[in-house]
Amino acid sequence: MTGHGNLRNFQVRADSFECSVTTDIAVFGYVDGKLQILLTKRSVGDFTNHWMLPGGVMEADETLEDCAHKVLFALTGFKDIHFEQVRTYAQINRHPLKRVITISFYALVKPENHPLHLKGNVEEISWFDMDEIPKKLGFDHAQIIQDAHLFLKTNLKDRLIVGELLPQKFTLPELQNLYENILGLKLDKRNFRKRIFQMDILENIGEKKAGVKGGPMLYSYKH
Amino acid sequence: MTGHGNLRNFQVRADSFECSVTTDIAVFGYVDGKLQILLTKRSVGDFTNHWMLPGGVMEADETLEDCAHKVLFALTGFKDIHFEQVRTYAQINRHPLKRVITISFYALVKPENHPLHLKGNVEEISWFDMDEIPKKLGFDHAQIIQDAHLFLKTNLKDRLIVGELLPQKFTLPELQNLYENILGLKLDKRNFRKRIFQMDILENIGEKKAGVKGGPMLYSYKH
DNA sequence: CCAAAAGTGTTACGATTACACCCATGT
DNA sequence: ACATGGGTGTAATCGTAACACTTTTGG
Repeated sequence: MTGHGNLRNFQVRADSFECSVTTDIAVFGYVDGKLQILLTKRSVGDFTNHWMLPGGVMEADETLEDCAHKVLFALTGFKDIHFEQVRTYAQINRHPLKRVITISFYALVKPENHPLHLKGNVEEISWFDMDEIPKKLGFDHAQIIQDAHLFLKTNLKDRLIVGELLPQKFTLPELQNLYENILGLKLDKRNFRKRIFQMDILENIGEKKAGVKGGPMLYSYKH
Repeated sequence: MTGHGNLRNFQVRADSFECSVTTDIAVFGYVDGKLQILLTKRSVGDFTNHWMLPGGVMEADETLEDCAHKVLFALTGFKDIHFEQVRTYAQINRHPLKRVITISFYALVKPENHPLHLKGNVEEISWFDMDEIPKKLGFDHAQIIQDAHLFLKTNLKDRLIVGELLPQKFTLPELQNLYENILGLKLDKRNFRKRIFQMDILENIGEKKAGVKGGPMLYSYKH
């Protein structure tokens, strides 16, 4: 039991099997009262005719989070985005070129903070309403999006992770509409406000938003 | 923007960086009314003087789940265990030999179904009470255990994922004790029974367990 | 027969839901 | 002025938590 002859012992060795690692990022946005997801088409590589999530390979000196930041910046110019790890995908033939495992992340951004322009090998980039996602995506990205959206909905129940989806000053109807979009259902106005106020995370700015009937109050996050 | 000169485009290429992938499995057991975790010491490799989770490298033709099954069987003899993916760890220097990323899983087993014997390069193997885990574990396994335990507790709230931690026929006090151990708190007897009966997953065997005061009824899972 | 554990219902409380009217603003 | 959307409170319901005594069995 000790030593040689025992080549297959599952320990990591210098010559252990290796494969490439990528991160894919499901960036959710919120525009015109609709939850959206950011997709790209690439000019090179696999699935060139398919919309897909931004993603790319991890290098030797990067953590997964580093990689996600790097990739997202390179493909979209987005910076300083908060990510959360969702799940790891490792089906054997999920990538046509070679064995690749992918760790998915999700992020929430406000699209108007991040104008889209073509960078790197991105040929097209666009926001898609969640109910208008193209049928055929590259790789297993349809699955990854579905998992990330479920993760997002689950997390929204107790925490408030609205990232930067709203302007610094926003109204309660705007916030409620965002919740309704992420969760995919209608909420009662009064009950929603009760829940939010209980959390004690909003600050009443003391101003009213102009240009909107009813004169809604503006709020911001505390501190 | 098209073509060469653009070597760093984050697409997967034949020569993309690669690293080894391992799975680590947090196997929880339940014995003598205590929640436990299975740890091993290895005779070869890194951290040979440290207790650690069973784990090992993924090969080219294996999914993560395949790998977890293979590794657990090789190191412990456990077969046909149900796993759930928990999280992926990819800190750069988490493995002393080389860059390794690890996907963790958890499983629940009944230790008496799985007698421990030394297999593979396992030098020692033992169950540890959750509050008696050695301080210094190999790699980042303390973190992995903590995350897996939290995951387990969270999942227990709505679902019933007791795996095979109890005998086929068990009493409600036994089930309650298991819950209390996983969650780390005391539960009210009557409220617990209400919740369990509402789930409608237990079948009253119609026998009483002998050798126990009070003559508790035996139950099994439906179908 | 005594000690120890099993079994069993009801009440109180808090959280969630349902629901309707008046007020402020833009046009 | 009027149409549109914003703002507000209360009652009913449901789920959860608190609680004590009787029954069964082993020793």
